[in-house]
Amino acid sequence: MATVSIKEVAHRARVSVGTVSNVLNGRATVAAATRRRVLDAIAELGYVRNDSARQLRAGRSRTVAMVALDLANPFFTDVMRGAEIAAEHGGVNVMVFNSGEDPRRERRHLDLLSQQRVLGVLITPVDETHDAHLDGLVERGIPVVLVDRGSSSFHRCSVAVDDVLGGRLAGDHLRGQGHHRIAFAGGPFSLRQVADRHAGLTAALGDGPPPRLVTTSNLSVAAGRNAGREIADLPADARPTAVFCANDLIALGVLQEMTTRGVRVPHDVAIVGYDDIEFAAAAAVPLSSVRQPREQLGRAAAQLLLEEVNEPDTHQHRHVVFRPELVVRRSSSPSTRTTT
Amino acid sequence: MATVSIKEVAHRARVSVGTVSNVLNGRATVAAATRRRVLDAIAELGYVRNDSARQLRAGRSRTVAMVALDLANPFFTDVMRGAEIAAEHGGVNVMVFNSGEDPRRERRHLDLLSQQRVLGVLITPVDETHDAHLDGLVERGIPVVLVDRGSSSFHRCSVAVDDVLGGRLAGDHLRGQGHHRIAFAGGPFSLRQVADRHAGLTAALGDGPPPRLVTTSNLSVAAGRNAGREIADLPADARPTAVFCANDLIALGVLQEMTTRGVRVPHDVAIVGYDDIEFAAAAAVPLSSVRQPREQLGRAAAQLLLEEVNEPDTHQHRHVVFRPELVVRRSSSPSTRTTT
DNA sequence: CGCCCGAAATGAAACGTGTCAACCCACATC
DNA sequence: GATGTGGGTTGACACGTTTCATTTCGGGCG
Repeated sequence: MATVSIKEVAHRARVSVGTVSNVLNGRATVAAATRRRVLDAIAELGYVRNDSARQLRAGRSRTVAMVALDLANPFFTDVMRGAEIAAEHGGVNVMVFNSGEDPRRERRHLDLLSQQRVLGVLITPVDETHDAHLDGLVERGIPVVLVDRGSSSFHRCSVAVDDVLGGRLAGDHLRGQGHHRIAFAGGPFSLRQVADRHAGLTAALGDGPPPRLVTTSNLSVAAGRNAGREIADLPADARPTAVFCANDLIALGVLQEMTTRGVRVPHDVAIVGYDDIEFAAAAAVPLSSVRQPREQLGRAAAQLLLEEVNEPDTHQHRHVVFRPELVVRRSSSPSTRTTT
Repeated sequence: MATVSIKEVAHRARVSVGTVSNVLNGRATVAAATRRRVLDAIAELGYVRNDSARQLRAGRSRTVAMVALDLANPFFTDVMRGAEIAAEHGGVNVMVFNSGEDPRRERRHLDLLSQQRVLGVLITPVDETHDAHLDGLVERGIPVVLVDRGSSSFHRCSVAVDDVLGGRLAGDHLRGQGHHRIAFAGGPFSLRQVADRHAGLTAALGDGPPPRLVTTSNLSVAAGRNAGREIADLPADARPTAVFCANDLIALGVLQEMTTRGVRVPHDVAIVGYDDIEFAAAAAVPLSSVRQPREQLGRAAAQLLLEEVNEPDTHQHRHVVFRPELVVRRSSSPSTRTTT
């Protein structure tokens, strides 16, 4: 109840508040005996520093914030873990906020963060195009790093994965397995990720027939089931022999619907997903998937942010792009044994 | 760059700082014309309130923290969503921290939170028994609500689910399906959840043979695969005809291993999981599972916290226990069609 | 003995708010 | 004209730190 301040510590240790502060901040100018007295007093009183007062004085916090698009998607929790590791390494704390794809929630969080004068913000924004709020932060001296978004802006750093390449990897693989009728399942195409992955697939197919499009309204498992139903209902001779999904959640839905309807995977239809979340390898038919370096993504984002925080003057904004990697499992390769 | 304070706003609007503060806090005593001038000045200068100063003055933050055990587990993100909804409703912000089952990380987060004088803490602690740090928070006037932990302590509220009942539901169901040789897969038993679920199953089996134990070292998919291998390798006449898993992740691992080894689910072996995470319904053989009211859990926790925050004097600590519910899908019932 | 030096400790100022008693002033009342 | 009245506004203080110029003090040196 009784909140104890530095003043009471000073009184109990029979020193001035300045000295207590010096002890707390590890300055050299305090004698060993005095330091001892102060530390004892702190322990006896159960004193805890008041962060608000520190921040007020310092003008800035020691914490960065991460605003995630959807923490229910395992992809983002992995990115988060990477960011936490890097931030921890740099001696700053991370607090996480979840926008849940709701622009108003995102807006509320950002307002709070600028009031808190956080050190910086990692964000996967809900709406990629309309980011006036982010510019507002930057104007107030709060660096922003975009995560999993190619940045159109030069006001900030960004980290992303080359999704066109990812689509191409999937396409090359499926062609190499002898597939010609290939479908793409995913949506909406307003998401850059979806459009890029589709473009990569199309490019890989070259002068062959373009992929059949099975559009979904979002990237959930339920949407994948709908897509799977649509595909399974096609007459066998028109049905694609392979499906590349914009996302592992979609792929899981497609897979489930195939199994339910007696379409064998990979014998009748091969499936390749995207993200390589943990549940991809754990599916009843282990899922081939284009792996994104999720933790590395988060780590790189946090490092860019720290760099900008520590050297605001010399800092040059950068846009880091990672290369994805195809992981082949049984869903697209009959001969493959389970490998995890 | 130039951080603008309430003083400059006051100067520009030709009023005193007190008046600006009154406008900001919506007091009635300020004339319409004056309010207008102040608001204009705020807009022109791009003024943003300094939260540190407000907190310092108020002595307390307007934010609660949630410290999750493992955000990579979909269970916790669902709980989080529930808590966010309730907190939002009560007009407080939520920030999320992830301990990742690391006691040191948890400790660091809690230290930070007490320095920040947060309004309250929702936490699923790493170690249920050793919670001196939590008592420390409570002593400093920061209410703590335990999530998904039956509380042994009377110093705080808690919300949990009746896991013994959950185990019993699963056991009754499997017996009703005519199973007699039933196994329990999960561990470690030091987790109350695991022990309770096992106890419920055992109780449901009554005077029949007790469940065969397949112990795992943790609750991940990989651990489930090991358990599944162990079960599949048993001679068919000794093999259990049903497996109740401590967790959906375990269940997914068991399921995968069964399918790989040609053991048909549910024909040869029935499976029931626990939690009913989204991926349970999406498994290639949709998984029966004991559903916990995850969002409701989070909501209740946040409500208890708000109650304690708003009425510290009259507040009585409570321990809310929810009833789980069995969701039957194909993995334990051959006749069931997929229902989501 | 006087002087100076450096190490150690001090105390006041400042950070940006919210609060609240005091004040101002126009107007109504007697 | 003196006295209220009450809506609007003010200004000083307090919150808990950190910082830094200043003070104190013991002792070495000339």
